[in-house]
Amino acid sequence: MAKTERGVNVFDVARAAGVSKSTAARVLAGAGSASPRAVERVRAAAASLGYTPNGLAKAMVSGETNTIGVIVPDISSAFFAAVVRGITDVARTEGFEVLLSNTDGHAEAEDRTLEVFAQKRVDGIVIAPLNRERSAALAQLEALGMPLVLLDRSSPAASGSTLVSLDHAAASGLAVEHLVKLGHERIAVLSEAGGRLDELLAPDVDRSQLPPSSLRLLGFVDAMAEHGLPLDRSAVIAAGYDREAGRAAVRERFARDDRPTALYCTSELLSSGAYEALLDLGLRYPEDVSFIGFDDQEWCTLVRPAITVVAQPHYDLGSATAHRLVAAIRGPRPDPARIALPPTLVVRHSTGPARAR
Amino acid sequence: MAKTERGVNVFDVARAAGVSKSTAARVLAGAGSASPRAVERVRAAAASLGYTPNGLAKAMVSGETNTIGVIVPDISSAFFAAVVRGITDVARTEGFEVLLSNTDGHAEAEDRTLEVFAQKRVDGIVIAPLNRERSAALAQLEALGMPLVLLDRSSPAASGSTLVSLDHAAASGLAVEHLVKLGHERIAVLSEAGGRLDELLAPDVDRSQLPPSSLRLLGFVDAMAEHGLPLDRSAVIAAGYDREAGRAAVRERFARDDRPTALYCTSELLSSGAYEALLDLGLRYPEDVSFIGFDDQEWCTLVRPAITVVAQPHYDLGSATAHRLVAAIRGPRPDPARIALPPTLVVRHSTGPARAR
DNA sequence: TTGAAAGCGCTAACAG
DNA sequence: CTGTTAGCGCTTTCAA
Repeated sequence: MAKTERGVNVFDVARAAGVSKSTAARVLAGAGSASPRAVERVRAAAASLGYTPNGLAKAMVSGETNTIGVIVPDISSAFFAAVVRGITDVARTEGFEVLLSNTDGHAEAEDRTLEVFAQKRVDGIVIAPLNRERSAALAQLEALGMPLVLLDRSSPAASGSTLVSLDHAAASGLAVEHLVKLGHERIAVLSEAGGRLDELLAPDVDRSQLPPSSLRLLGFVDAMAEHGLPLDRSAVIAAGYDREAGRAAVRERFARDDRPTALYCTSELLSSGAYEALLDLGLRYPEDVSFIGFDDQEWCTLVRPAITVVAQPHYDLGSATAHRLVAAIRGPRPDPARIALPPTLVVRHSTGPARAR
Repeated sequence: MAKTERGVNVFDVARAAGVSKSTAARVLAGAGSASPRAVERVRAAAASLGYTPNGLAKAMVSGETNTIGVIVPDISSAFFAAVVRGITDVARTEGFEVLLSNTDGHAEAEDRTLEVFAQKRVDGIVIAPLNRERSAALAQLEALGMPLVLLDRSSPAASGSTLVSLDHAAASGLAVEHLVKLGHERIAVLSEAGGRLDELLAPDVDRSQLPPSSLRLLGFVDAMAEHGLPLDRSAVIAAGYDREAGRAAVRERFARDDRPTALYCTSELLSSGAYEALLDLGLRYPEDVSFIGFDDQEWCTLVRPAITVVAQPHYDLGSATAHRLVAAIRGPRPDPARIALPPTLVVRHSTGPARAR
């Protein structure tokens, strides 16, 4: 409220009702006992005075703000917008409000937000953390006992907290399986992590600390192996993290003569870029190339033929995250867990049988 | 913070630094004077103890929470996701955090949120209000002096607050002008308000209280008149508020023989539905019908031919709203204003010259 | 420059 | 059942 007016408080209500402050407080809080008459008078006084309890004062004594903080890279991305919706919905039914913050991938913004949330005494935090080695702010918060749930990606700084994410590897498994069943053997992957394939394949990598893009790529590699298919390095296409980069990379690769018969894209942005490349090249799908996009975006249902995609359970990701956080806030500190939600394959018309070239 | 640990407070810091509570408070707040030596000791103590100021206590005495509340129908819609991004960005640079809430069109949820935000003592509220006659909660908040800014649509309950919205009428003007220049005369509109055209055309309607859908439709009607074109009632297509409704309505209308040569859609959802209808009907665009979508969505750039659209300045809508709110919070109560941001016409390839039939 | 003390609005004992 | 009394952690006079 603006600091203009003083606002009416319990004492004002008590006076108007002709009872003591504590009696008024008791009926207002609905706790403790009070005579029917007192209850009625206090209620009436509160109503006529337009009393609005001061949550700050309440929070100060109870130690609970009934607020959770949510930190994402960018709420305007379709993915996070949907996930946050899931979070806010369960937060509401569980009695929490949500404080939202975007980091845009800036460590500084993430740290600052963590600090502000701590000062605001949120009851818990959901964070889609930046991918970095050290995050003192995050580690400290966890050490202090702040309930935390990691969203979509892990963080070495919060290894004691639960991670809720998509089963990234399974997503790639679904795509590969589908293509293999259609008879494809020369399958290309478009991945942001494409350029780091060798590092990722090193024997000592700890997969639990890898970002989504890497996990999806490794999932692809594993799936190919499971199906007994050779990994053609020229079929793993590396691209930066945006639509234009995906477009350029695919255009370059698919313009060559030894073009693969199928393409699987490992992220939403890369999918649309790759699709544009197909258009640029005048390649027909599924005839010339079978195409699998990542994430069921609106455009996938509007282009013709419609696009086959690996869909993520956005909303569920959010609700599972929030449920987990609420449990952590209410109960004793839970053991860290890794909850990986299953992706779904939505078969439409951009994938078809492999044909002899 | 979890109510587990007591947390260190100013007093703890003061003791560790060997000064009084008020001296410590002064240096921590950076206000008032203190000897260099005291400053140093307090700072050191705070750092080593891991002191995190309690924002609740601070807010209680200052009366400012540095938090604003944002209430939208659905954060997972591309429109609001982008607008909220704009809001959070300026909120951050101005030193505010944002509390987010979805109403899903439920009055009950809106009222409840307003109440909770008031209890949490947010400094101001941005609300995309529900379209209803009375909203006691909103009216009361405004009367109490809560800084308020209406987003995208007006509310009779908050007539004293500023409204920041798209210039809905101008959006339709842009579309009509473009089509007229291409020689179209038989232009169809797809509108959620289509069924209420007569009411809207009544002489006594107060346009300032109309929802976006109605304003866009009236903007279309006015623009047609300005260009001296007759309003063909069979060319105003009414549809419910979702993609499927738009699809069905357009399919029905464009299957008839007297089909218009152009179609202008007045909302994002209706646009994709209408587009599907064109596909269903096997109509080619722009040859068979020129098509203008509302809101520059991703699919509009991925289908071929790409879609000409009336684009809304999502982000700017958000940032303008937030700036306005911050001004209202900081300064004296500003006069209510109506800020209508201009739409833009993005010409692509779904519109072409009208041809004789 | 520094300390003591009085609240901000509410909850939670603890006596009557 | 009801009133009195302490705080929660911080800012802010007001003296010293």
